Amino acid sequence: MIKAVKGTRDLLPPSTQTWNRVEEAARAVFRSYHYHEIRTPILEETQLFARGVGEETDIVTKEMYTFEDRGGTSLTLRPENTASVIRAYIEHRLDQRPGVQKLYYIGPMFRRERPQKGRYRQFYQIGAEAIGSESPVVDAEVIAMVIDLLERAGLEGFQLLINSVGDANCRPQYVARLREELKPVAPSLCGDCQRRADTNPLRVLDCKVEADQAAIDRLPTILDHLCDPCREHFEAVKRYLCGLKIPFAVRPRLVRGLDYYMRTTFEVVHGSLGAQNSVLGGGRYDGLAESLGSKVHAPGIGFSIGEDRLVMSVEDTHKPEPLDLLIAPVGESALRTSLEIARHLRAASAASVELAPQGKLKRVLELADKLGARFALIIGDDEMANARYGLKNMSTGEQRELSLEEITAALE
RNA sequence: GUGGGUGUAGCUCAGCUUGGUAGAGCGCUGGAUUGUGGUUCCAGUGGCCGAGGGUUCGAAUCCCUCCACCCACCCCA
Repeated sequence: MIKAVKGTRDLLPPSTQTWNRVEEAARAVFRSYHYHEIRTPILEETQLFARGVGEETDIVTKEMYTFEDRGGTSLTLRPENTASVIRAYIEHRLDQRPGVQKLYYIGPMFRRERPQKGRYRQFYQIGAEAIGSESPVVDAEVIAMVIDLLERAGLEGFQLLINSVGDANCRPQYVARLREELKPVAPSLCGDCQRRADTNPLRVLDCKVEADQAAIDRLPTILDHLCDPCREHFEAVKRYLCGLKIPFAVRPRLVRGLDYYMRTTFEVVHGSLGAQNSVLGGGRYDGLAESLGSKVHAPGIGFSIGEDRLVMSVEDTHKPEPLDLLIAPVGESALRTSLEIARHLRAASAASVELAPQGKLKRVLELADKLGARFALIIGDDEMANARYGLKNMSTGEQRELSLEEITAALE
């Protein structure tokens, strides 16, 4: 038997209703902030991610679906969408358009990781980018938007974490300092941390091993080493968020796994998601365009929501979408009329109408019950002769002989 | 890439310790006489017991190997 490939899955009804509800909520919020949709290809040249996301990141070194095209170019299934959006921004000279470019996207991403709860090889992201401004006001507004989105989607009990990771000016100095401070304590830390202390000191801050926490708490934090412009930027973002009454927690140890982030970074976490408790991540990436070869400066900030995780945590008990009307033709001769009436009613009302193509009346009414239909419409020889059809209310059992006009009215 | 757990009917699972070639509930199909559902009753459908090998007269059950899925590490959304 052929099955869905590892880490991918079929989204079936009624769960797809939740997905659609979440996406509709997202589009409504994006619309209210005047963001517009962008759709970029799922396939890009490998170079785009290597340079955009970072040559040394885990995503690029071991998680990408990369293959050689028949023409010989190396292509990659997108592991994230920000690099593509910036590529499109540069390629189509969106910097020439008026104002800050506000773009959103919804779609699948691909990373070849070991699947687990809330983590899939094909997963969906809902994200947005505001490109063309360095102002901290934009940071605050992007964060406000994502909070509105989560609430509109029905998520409760989440927590917003923010931090600043500095810029090309102050971060390297901080990392050097961190490396120094780690040297004496590293041997007493866990195995992972000993390795990270050398390869990627920032990640030590992310360590969850209980025994290491005391030592890690004594390490210098990035926030104490921000350069003046970065510190002012961060202070402004926090001020704006307070003004908006958006609760947040500063997490000086919050570091992101993609190289392009600078200054503001943020994350939203939610319990009951298992180990993958991060619903969304985002941040500012003022140097990304240049590292992709752009001559124009294109500072920006964005986020991406893990849609699979969001859906998982707002998913209520799936009830199938109820059916408004099931038509039950009695006898062969009623089939044609039923087909015509079904189409007429769909056009004349907003109701969902289904036609039972076969079965005894008893079975069809049983089906109506199982489908949760509000009404059943019985069409047989007598009904056709009188042009009045039996509309049965499935919850009360009451049945009346009505004309098509009366039926249409009853369905509203 | 590393660890742990689980694989028996469409779904949720029992049976495995103490080997005797398969069970429940739900679902699905049909019946309780003609064109009227929900409840009830009856019947039916349905499984190469994840795959392969070994031990044995005999394996879902014991042993070995492999595979798949889930969870966790790592990393991230």
